[in-house]
Amino acid sequence: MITLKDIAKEAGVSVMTVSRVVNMRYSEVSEENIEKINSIINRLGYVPNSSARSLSSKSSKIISIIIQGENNVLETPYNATMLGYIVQHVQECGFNAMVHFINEYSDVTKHLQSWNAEGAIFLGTFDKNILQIQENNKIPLVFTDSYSSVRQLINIGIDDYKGGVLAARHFIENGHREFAFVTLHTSVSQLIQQRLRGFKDTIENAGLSLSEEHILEPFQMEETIQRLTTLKKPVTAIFAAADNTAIELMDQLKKKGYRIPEDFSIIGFDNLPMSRYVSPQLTTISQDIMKKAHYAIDILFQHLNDPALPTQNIILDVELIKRESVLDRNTFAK
Amino acid sequence: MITLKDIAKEAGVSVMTVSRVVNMRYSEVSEENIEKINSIINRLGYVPNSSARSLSSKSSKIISIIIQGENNVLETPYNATMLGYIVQHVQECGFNAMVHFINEYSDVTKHLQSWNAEGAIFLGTFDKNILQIQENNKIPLVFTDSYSSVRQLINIGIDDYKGGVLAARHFIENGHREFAFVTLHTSVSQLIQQRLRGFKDTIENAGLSLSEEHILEPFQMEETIQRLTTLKKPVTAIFAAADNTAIELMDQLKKKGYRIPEDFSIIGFDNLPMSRYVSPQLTTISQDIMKKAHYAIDILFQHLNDPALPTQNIILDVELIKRESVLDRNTFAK
DNA sequence: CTGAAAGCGCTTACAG
DNA sequence: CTGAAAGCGCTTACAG
Repeated sequence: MITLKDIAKEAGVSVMTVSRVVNMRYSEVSEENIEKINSIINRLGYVPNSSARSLSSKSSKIISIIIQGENNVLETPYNATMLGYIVQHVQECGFNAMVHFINEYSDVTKHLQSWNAEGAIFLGTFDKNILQIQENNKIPLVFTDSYSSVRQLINIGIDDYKGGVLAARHFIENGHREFAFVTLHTSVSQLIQQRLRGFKDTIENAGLSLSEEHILEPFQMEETIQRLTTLKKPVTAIFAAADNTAIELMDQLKKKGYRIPEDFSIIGFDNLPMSRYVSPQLTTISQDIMKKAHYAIDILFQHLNDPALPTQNIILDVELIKRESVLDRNTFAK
Repeated sequence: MITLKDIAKEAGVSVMTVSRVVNMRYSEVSEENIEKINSIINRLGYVPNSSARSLSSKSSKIISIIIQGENNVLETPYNATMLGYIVQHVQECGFNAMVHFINEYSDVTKHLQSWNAEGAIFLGTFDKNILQIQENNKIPLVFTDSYSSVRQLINIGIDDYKGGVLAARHFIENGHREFAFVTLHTSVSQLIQQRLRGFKDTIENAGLSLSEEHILEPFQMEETIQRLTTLKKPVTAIFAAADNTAIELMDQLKKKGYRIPEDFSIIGFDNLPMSRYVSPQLTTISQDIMKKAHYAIDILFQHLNDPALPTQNIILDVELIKRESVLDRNTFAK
């Protein structure tokens, strides 16, 4: 391993002069030395030791990306896409991305402090522990999709409630009167609750109803199907809390011989690329994942540069993408 | 920040004794001190500083995961899934995962050396630079899907050639006689070439042929469609080098009014979860991504524990998954 | 079983 | 413009 000392000896100067050149503090070094030292650095392939730098300067250049969950969290396309944009952007800013999949709150602080991360971005639900995490880690912490009531909170979210509203409205406009809401058991978070609330409120404001037994969050998709197809009041319109769920639901309903959208109309959430390729193409609520990722990083760096900046909770808009999975019952034979 | 020194002072011992406890070298410390020190560590929430540890012990506990590409590399489900399994497994082994998206060879060494990574796993094509990378980084380096001729190489690959063979054989058995091969322009790698070769060889061994103009790797999917539908000898069987490509191809063909599999039969590669949900369900060549990821990590740690271990090139099997996107022309009206 | 000393590779803060 | 000294938080290697 080549060190500052090696370069210094070769150049006949002190390590400080080399350090200045490495850190491009050119105004503090003679042109002659800058040139000489840079050429030696290139010839020897010197790479600064980040650990040493981090230890002495208290600046690690590490951004931690903390994702809730442990198993296959990147099989969820939403997480994979977010992570992809974030890592890319972090690199472009000259920082390093360290990725942690985490279930237990205490691990968060451990990882952050262990590497002296300068900031962190959270994907998933950490609401219950946000205060403690903030308490223990005095660095910029950017949460996503949080519904925590903590006042001082940097968060990038989307208008989940409006997503539910848009879905309900679209169903109602198309003549649907009996609704269901489907989510995975594992994803019972505020985020999902908001989508449900927007959906339910809109239905009720229209003088219709979404009863408890039409809200399905069982362990197995099979159980969902079973219940969905045997409800006392048959349902025609299903709002799934995520495209993933919608697509699997659609697949299994089709396998049982049901037609989409004739027997069941479905709306998803996320507008994943995949939703365009299934058949029928999935009508869904879209969120701009790239924008969300970029905002997250940009705000993180703003706070890195100015710790006095007030926190901000940014809510991005959502949009209904009409495709083929919702039947218009107004024109359809009654 | 709490340091060893703080704990030592509180316990009335030297930092060495605390260090021994932190590193669980319990046989070297009195039971009384172990207990006292551990309770102080818990009370104060001490977290060891990994940079300091890395600097003094030359052991960083960092595994770098290097993914070729810069833009949206995790939008490719294969990459996302591999990365997910790898990060999870790395964590379970008590190491930290640092993720780098990289285009230029020189960045590899820079990142590896900068953080003193103890090992690295590569996703994507680095064949041209493997020798240089190995030369500059004397740590265990695990490549995936490499076709490099470097003899000393740790690699986990799959039998791409066989994948091509299986696809061709399936088409031929189902009465197809005119074939095409489709890949994205960006993915012209040995990996893809092997899939093509297996496909082409099998076709030719059956006394049929795959001419140059039936091998399509244009920039835009639209151009592919255009050429595919205007070939002098009309094609009925298309082998796409990846499920991604197959699914997009299928989508666009359907939009133009072609029927799958009646007008065009299609086979993909990877067996992504998505391939089950499209309509018709995609017949594809499957590879076991989880197994691949686990092998990669396991071999990495074996070499970490015993640097003298010989390198190994592990090739996993592939399998044809028959679904609905291939028409049996033997029974179909001729 | 315990600890004092030296050092990992760098930067900060200061003196000149 | 340059450099000697001290220190970041830990571990290694040694002495007792």
